[in-house]
Amino acid sequence: MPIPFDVLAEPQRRRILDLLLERPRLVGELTAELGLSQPGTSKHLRVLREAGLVRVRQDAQRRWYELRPEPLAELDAWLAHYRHLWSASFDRLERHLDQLKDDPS
Amino acid sequence: MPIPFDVLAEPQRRRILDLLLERPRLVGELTAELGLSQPGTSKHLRVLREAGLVRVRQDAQRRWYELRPEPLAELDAWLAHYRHLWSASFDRLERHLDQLKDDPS
DNA sequence: CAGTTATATAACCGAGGAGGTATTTTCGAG
DNA sequence: CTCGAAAATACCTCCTCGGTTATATAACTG
Repeated sequence: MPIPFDVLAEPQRRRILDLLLERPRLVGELTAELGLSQPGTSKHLRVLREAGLVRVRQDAQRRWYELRPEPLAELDAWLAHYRHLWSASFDRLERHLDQLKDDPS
Repeated sequence: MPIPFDVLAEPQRRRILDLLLERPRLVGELTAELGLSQPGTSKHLRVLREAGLVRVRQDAQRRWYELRPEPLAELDAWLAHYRHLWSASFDRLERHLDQLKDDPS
């Protein structure tokens, strides 16, 4: 699954992710918070779903949307190539990470 | 300066960043590598420049473009809100970071 | 100064995407 | 089995944006 840069480029979709970071929500709740039409919200949710950024749990007519962070983890991995440019302690940090992996005490 | 999600959403612009990660380049070099027209490349470079992702150093008629990682650092900070969702050792890692900041031995 | 190289800007075109309204589907309640 | 609630889909419009070609600007070269 490619990193969904284009999906994240849309401000309303990022607002949805922020809201879902707190807790799962129904389409109706998101619609109210975003100030969009219900179909507009559903369309964004479909895009997010197809990008793997959210998943749905059905409950009668209601759909609970919740976060799926995997694609964001991939974005994080992409950023890693650039991280040494601003993180002074990056190399030292990496060594610590490896250490933790070998000895997760 | 807001995080330039929309600027990063464009694949050719990400390729430019990847190329500039290796070393600064001239517009002509980038044009050749991307397989775009020269004006097309210049247009992407303008967008990257206005987003603060690259800066130019003039040298006679030539312009050397180089990376400016600050906006990517801001993206990294945004991602941090979500990082605990996939990084199991995230909290432990954070403690290590703080430790390093206090005692950069 | 004339010519050439390197890059930027202008003007245009076509595709895609975000938004809306109208409609359909799904499911529970009575 | 009808009604109402919740969400999805269809369809349309408008605007943005990436790409192109043509042209302008700037600076070195002889």
